[in-house]
Order: sequence, then structure tokens, then C-alpha cells
Amino acid sequence: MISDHLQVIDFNKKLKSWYLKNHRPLLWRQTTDPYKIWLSEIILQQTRVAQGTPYYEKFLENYPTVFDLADADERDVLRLWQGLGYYSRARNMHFTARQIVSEFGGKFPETAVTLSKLKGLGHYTAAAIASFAFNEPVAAIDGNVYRVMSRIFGIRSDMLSNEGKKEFAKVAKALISQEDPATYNQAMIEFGAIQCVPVSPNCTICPFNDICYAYAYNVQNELPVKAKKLKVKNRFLNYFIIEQGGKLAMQERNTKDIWKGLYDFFLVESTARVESPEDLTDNDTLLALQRKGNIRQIPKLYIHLLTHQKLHVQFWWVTIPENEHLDLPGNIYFFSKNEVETLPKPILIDTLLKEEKYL
DNA sequence: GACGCGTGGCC
DNA sequence: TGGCCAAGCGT
Repeated sequence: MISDHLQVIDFNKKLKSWYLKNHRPLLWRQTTDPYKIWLSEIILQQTRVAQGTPYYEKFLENYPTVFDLADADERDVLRLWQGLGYYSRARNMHFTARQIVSEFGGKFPETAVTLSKLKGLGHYTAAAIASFAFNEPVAAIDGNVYRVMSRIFGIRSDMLSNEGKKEFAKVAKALISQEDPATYNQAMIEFGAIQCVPVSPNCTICPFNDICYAYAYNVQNELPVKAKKLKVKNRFLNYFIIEQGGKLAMQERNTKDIWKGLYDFFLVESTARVESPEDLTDNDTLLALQRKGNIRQIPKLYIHLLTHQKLHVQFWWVTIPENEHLDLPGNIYFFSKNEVETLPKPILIDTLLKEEKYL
């Protein structure tokens, strides 16, 4: 374990020198504006740089300051976020933008402790903003940093358990540079991201291969230790895309379920795959669709994978004649094609509408 | 503490 | 191919 002060100084020196030589010139590293740093950190949660970068640029164009984001409608924020996943990030970010404007006059709090009280900011993100924007010496420990520390120092406790987190936090606290915490944190993260990578790291060029526990015992692939994740559940979704006079019936998802805040179609869930709408349990809306509409089955069965759900999705396109009146459940409304385009939708719904040449 | 939350890229 | 997982957080 690292406890000796001189060892820490040596580690920091090597790390910083590696960083200055090897780091990528990412956009959000060219600023100390807490708004831009915050935006980048939220986008990058559980998200690869390549996937998040276009969203970072879009968001800064549309909402250059926290005031612009606070002024926006949540629906538009979600629409801009569409395709990035974990949509609560966008909802929380919007909520927090409004709070920063209304309670702090648009100025971000400057310490990790205060920042972490905001919605969507946990230990990691609060520490990242506090150190990158305000140079506070707090360790920002993300998945990369857990991996680096567990391998180099041979920490085998579960990084997802509270006990494990405490142990990692202790080591991180001993390591962090008091003089330049921003660069130290960036360097640890970047080192994990491009050198100490999860699979098949190239340890022969690693500046720490002389002290690394994992390299010495050839256990890079066993570290870090993470509790195993749960099994994927199968769900069977039957969507009815109700069209009348060119408009589509869509509903906002408001339940405690997937895709909260996004829009989809009239949905009947079943416990297994069904061949035809008649196999679904009776339901007034469904009966009305069968009576008044022309139902066309979309031939393809879509499989959509979420982190812990496998969705088996069957679509039916239902055309209702313009002179028919249809009673829809209270949360479903007809939207024009232009409106449908501007609504935030799960990527599956967006894909279907494009494949059906509606959008 | 356990679990839920998206999407796309990788092999 | 399908299993794995990427700069976490909220409940």
C-alpha cells in the first residue's frame, strides 16, 4: 500500500508527466467554466467520449449558459438528449440549472460538499467539478480511477460496495496532489481511459509497471472486483401506432418505468409473444381499434436491449378513418407530424418511425 | 444495500 | 453472435 510521502510524490510526478505527454485534447478540458464542465460530466456518466461528444457540442450551441438551459422547456432538453440514454440525467440537469439560476443567481457552488447537494451530482461529479473548475483538492473517483487504483495497489475489495468505496477513497485521499488537484484528477481518469484500459492493457509501456500489483501477478483481468450484475428480464411490448388524418397518437411515459418523460404509443404489454391483437387481453381501446381501424402488422419483431431488460417489441400500424371518433385513454393525444418530430422519443420509437417512412 | 435506468461499440 | 460494459446517480 502507498503510505510513504515520498512514494506519493513520485507517483504524482510520474502520473503528471504521463498525462502531459499523452492526454487527448478534449473540448471540456480547455475551460474552467463550471457550466461547461458540469455539462460534460453529466453527459459522460456511463457514456463513452465518442458517443457523448456530439451531444456536448449540441448542448453548448443550444444552451451556451446555465441561464439558457434554465429557460428551456424540459421537453426540448429531452429531445436534444434523445439517443444518449439514461434520460434522468437530462431531467435532473434541467432541474438543477433552474435551481442554480433561482437560488444562486446563476453561479455554481464552489465546493464538492455543496455541489453534491444538487440533483444529479453524486460524489464523483461534485468532486470533478470542484477540482476542475475551482481547484479544490478532492479526489474524483470514477470507474477509471477505481480500475487504476485497484490494479496498481492491489485493492481487491468490491468497488461497488460501501466498504470498498471507503477503502478506495482512503487511498485516493492519500494520493491527491494538493498543489494541482485538477491535473491530478484529470490524469488519473485519463490514465484509466487510455492506458490502464479494462481489457488487454498494454502494460509494457506503462510508467507504473515497476510498482503495479496487477502486472506483477498478471491479474489485470481480475481487477477491479465488481459485484456481478443481475439477470436480464424479458418483456413483451405490443405497440399500436394510431394514425388519423396524418396525425399520430402518442403518450408521455410518466410511470416509474423505462423512458420516463419520453413519448411512445398506445401500449399493451403481454407475458409472451403474441401473433395477433386478438391474443391480447381485452381492453376498451384495443376493441375500438379493431372495430374502427384498419390494422396492419409491422412484419419485423424488434429486439431492443436495455441494461437489464430485453424488450421483444411488436408494432401494429392502425389507420382510423377521419370520420370515425375514437376514445383514447386520457394520457394519449394526437400530434401532427411536425410535433411528433419534436417530441423526445426512445431510439426504438424514432427508428420505427423512420423505417416506416413517417419521419 | 439492492436495484433500476439507455445506447452503441467491441470482440 | 450475444455478452460485456462506458467519466454514476436516485430511490
